[in-house]
Amino acid sequence: METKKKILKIIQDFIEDHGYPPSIREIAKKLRFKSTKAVKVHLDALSKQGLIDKIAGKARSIRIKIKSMPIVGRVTAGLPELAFEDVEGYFDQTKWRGCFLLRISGDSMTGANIYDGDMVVVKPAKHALVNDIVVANFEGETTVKRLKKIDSDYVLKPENDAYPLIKAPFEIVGKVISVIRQL
Amino acid sequence: METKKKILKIIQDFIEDHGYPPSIREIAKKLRFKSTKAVKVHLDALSKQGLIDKIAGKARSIRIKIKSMPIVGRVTAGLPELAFEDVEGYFDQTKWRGCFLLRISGDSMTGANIYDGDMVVVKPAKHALVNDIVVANFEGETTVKRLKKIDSDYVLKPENDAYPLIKAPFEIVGKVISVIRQL
DNA sequence: ATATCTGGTAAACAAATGTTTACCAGAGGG
DNA sequence: CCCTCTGGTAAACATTTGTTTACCAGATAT
Repeated sequence: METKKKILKIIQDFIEDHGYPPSIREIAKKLRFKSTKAVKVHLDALSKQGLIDKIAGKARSIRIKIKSMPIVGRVTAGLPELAFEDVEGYFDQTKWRGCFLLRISGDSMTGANIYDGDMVVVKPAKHALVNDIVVANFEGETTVKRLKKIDSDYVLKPENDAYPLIKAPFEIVGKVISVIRQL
Repeated sequence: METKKKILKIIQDFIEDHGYPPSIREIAKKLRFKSTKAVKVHLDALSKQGLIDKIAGKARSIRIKIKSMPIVGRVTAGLPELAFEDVEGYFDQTKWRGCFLLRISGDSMTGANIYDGDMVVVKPAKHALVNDIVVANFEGETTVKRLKKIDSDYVLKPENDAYPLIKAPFEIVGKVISVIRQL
């Protein structure tokens, strides 16, 4: 593998392992280089290419731009590496900043393809728009429903005909922005 | 807010903003402290409490343990902050290391609650176990199916009766470990 | 009042880390 | 052969950053 690619991989792995970026000397060590100079040259090149961000003089200030998972539509297995044919973009976890995960129990939202045991990503909010799927507290219970408006009253609508509409007073806690299921 | 809480928040925000942890002096600056000593004392305390990890002497080596999203079963909105009543744990994104996201097109896996437009998290692998949901290449197409065995032959089974079993030769590209849907 | 504890300032110090300069050995091209 | 380019070594240097020591002002208890 080419040295620049190696360096990118070393940085990425280091960040995932340690939670902070490597120093130049640490990168050099992994490459079994005996001087830091060569690494710095590569780093400057990578920075100029825009593949990494780094702030001159600051310790451990390397940031990798494309750190997240690629989103693809097709993939071919040309071993030993796979090639991503249609990269739509990269997964942006920033959207989940400040969010929490709520474990779903029950089948009251199966109509929206949210099932028992799934997790939903919730962005805390006191208000939401009609037709948003929201997390609300109602009679001491935390529940996930779709927000609707009947006449001038807001109601919570399950996406399952076996469950009734909730008209009683409730308090919106957040808005569901994603669904995650672990297999 | 108490100083320790403030420091935790500063660290967390800084990491999210910059991609690497703050130095002690940067934390002190945000707190408008004129000396680094007080920050260090707090940091050592936080470390002893186990709320952060840091490696003595190393620059910018602070790591926050609970950096990821909490997984909860219930939540009460005692404003202005919400309280997580039943924290089951914290979302472990490590599992997704080395993975990529594949956009699902078609409805051949609706029986497994995977729908058109969903994304699946794929861990690259050339082999998988029976009953795993796998990503495979088959006649030039990338497809997601459940791996089955009939007699001594491996086959790909759609989770939708409208689609046929695939017995023709295929190549496994990876294993589906999670499903993500953005709303 | 006196003692003591807490949480900060001020400043020096030491280690880690980025940066720079000088050099060199091998690969290719003329 | 000689030149030059590439990509590395070696070593010094400068800055950032963590650590430590000395001190102090206000709150609180004796």
